[in-house]
Amino acid sequence: MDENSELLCEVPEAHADVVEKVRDVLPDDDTLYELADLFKMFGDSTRMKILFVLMESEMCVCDIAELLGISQSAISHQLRILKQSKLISSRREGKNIICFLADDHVRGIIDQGLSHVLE
Amino acid sequence: MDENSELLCEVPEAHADVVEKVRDVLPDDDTLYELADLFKMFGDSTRMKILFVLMESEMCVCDIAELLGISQSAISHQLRILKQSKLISSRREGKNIICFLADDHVRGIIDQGLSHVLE
DNA sequence: CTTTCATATGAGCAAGTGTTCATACGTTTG
DNA sequence: CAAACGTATGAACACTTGCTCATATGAAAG
Repeated sequence: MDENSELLCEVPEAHADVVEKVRDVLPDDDTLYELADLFKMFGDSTRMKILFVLMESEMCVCDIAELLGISQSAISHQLRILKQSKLISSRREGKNIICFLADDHVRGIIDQGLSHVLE
Repeated sequence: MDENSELLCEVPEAHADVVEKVRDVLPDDDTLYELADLFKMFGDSTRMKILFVLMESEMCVCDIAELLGISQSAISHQLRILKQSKLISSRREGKNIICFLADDHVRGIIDQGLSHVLE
């Protein structure tokens, strides 16, 4: 009868209503992908560490590497990804490249995550 | 001279001080990994969609699948992962398994992310 | 008990990810 | 200029991830 519920489980009326309402409220696909891509940045421990460091202080690339005990190359690769996501930015200062957070939401996002992890 | 800065870039005093201070403030490795693992859950568009749906209403598995246009199997696999992360929970109701958000932080985390994505 | 419906699960595969290694680039210093 | 330092980058590789397909499980209805 109701073509919309062709694929729904066989519970007759109630479910279809709710499904329709929720469908209307969902963000568009572009927004959802952007959002997932943003959270991907926080989903790797190396990037997470870098962000934590930069929450405390701006810092040059090799200091980040040394502080975290991760190779300069690995750090540099991750910094590039973080820059592409507009989460961090950098400036040159003599021979060094100084990196710093470029987005105020980083703290907010991490804080929300910490609330979960620390129960 | 200073053995700590053996691997640091050659800027003499200033950097080592900052590095030491930041090192003291960093969360321990366990916390960092947990945090990254948490954000991984939000880093896939399928899981993101599921979480958005459940933010609006609890819902049975096959309705989620139909609403999102994703196979039942794929949804089920992702639900399992989300349950392992304690982000969602479920109960049986007749033939259906009803899924619902198990953590209040989900909304907070997603909202923070949205603030970034929507400029 | 048998069938049916809703869900779960395992194997297999294609695509994505993060690291290392070697090397290139660009700035500064002598 | 050449050498040295800090950083970036590309290729290669191991590993992970998310999907599909087939099938199993388990509650409910006949």
